[in-house]
Amino acid sequence: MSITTRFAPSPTGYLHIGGARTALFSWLLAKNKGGHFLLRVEDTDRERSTTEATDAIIEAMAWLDLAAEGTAVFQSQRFDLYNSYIDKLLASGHAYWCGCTPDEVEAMREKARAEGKKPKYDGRCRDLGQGPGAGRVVRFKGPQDGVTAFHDMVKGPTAVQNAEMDDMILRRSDGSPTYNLAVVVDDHEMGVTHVLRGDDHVANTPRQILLYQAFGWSVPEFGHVPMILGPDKAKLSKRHGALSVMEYKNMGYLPEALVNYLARLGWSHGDQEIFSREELVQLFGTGNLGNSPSVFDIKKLEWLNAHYIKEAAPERLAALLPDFIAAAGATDGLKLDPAYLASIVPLLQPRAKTLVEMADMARLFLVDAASLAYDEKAVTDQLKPESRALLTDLLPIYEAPADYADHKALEAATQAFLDERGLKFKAVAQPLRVALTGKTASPGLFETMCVLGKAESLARIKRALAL
RNA sequence: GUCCCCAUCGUCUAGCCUGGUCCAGGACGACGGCCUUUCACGCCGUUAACAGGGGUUCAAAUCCCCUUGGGGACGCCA
Repeated sequence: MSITTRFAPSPTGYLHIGGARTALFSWLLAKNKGGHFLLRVEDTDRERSTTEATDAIIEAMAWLDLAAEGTAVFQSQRFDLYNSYIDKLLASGHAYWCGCTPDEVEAMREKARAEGKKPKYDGRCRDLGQGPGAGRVVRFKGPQDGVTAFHDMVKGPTAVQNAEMDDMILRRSDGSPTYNLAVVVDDHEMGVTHVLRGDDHVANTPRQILLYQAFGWSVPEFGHVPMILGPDKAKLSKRHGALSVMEYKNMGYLPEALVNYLARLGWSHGDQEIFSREELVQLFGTGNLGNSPSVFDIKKLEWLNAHYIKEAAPERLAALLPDFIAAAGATDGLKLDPAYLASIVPLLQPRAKTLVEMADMARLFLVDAASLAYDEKAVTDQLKPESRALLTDLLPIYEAPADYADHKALEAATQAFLDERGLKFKAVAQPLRVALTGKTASPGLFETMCVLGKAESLARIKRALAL
């Protein structure tokens, strides 16, 4: 039997790390079973929901390659549907009209709290048999004793005393449906068989099960994933840094790195750390989900990102790079030809942890000799008279080849020159590096020369000698 | 306050269900070394945990109880 899962964010902000992980797990669960993954936008709160947020969430899911099937369901467009189901509950005696004002209900809660009890609505309108009216809401007539139990896919057997739950509101006084009602109606209508969601929804699950039972519908499987914490072990929030998935994109993380990281945060498969998308789909199961909260560790994400940067095709990275180069500064006069960028990338892949870093390192390749920035200290330390003399003598060696296609040949020629003079490689390495790159740290000398090309390399050495 | 959940290295986790193979394994980080033309990469090594206390048992990280600590939920938000 095929399964159906869904991701149901409320569009009140961007897709954050926690939501992305929930979406990923739901997507993975569906794909692992060859099932369906749907998207539902929970925008019943018209005050806080925005279309910008909806678009941003869909964009982020697309970036992570977690696209849902078909078109998204918007709860704001289904109020008639929800109301028709509320009417059914009213008709079957599972719901009733309540005229208590918010203030009155708050007073009941205060009273319960004062008595050391759980704050809840006291059910005084339950059996009044009231009809609709201004300011009235519809409440669920839940069982007042007994237990509602279910088997959580991640937490195992779970049970809640029905007395713990008060009669939740199904329909607000303005006629709009509330979360629990809408979720149950939609999950049923959409054919959702497996609900994987954040831990903060555990308390809603028994309420929703009660609704399924009142409707006479079959209850889906539920699973609650523990939350993601910040380094201080408090719920991950903005003060811990970036929360939005797209901020990670802007910080130069690759989507597969974020996906791999998120997958391993709360889920495991033995000792394996690196997972391709295919492996994730094949191996994922709720049985391997942990049941304690996990701390978000940017260092490990960085490590995974460095790994995926090393593995990525240079052309792909080269295509991504211009945006990061532009974000770092003016691009006037920079050499941004795709093929040229793709030739630089392999030198940077083992060195960059993010695309932001890569863009920064790439900069010295993008300018011409005349506008290359030379680090002052590097010049005074490395371009001393004897080094300059050496570089001057080396010039003819580098003039010789028709073009720079083979970095090994350049290296061999350099080595031969040094052997002849009885010098060590170290004698030229740093001076040459500073002459070519303006810095004391760079990719390999001869690889760099090959990427820069003969004319540019020579121009740089000459300019350095004239400094 | 009431109810619920959680608890292995600094962090992510394996092991726990089906006690012995665990003086607890892997990974990130940190530290040290090797490699080396710099910086990285890579490789090698070191560091570091069963929250505490009681049981049960020949034997407990694994089962039970209590304590402590952490988290969550209690809305005409989702």
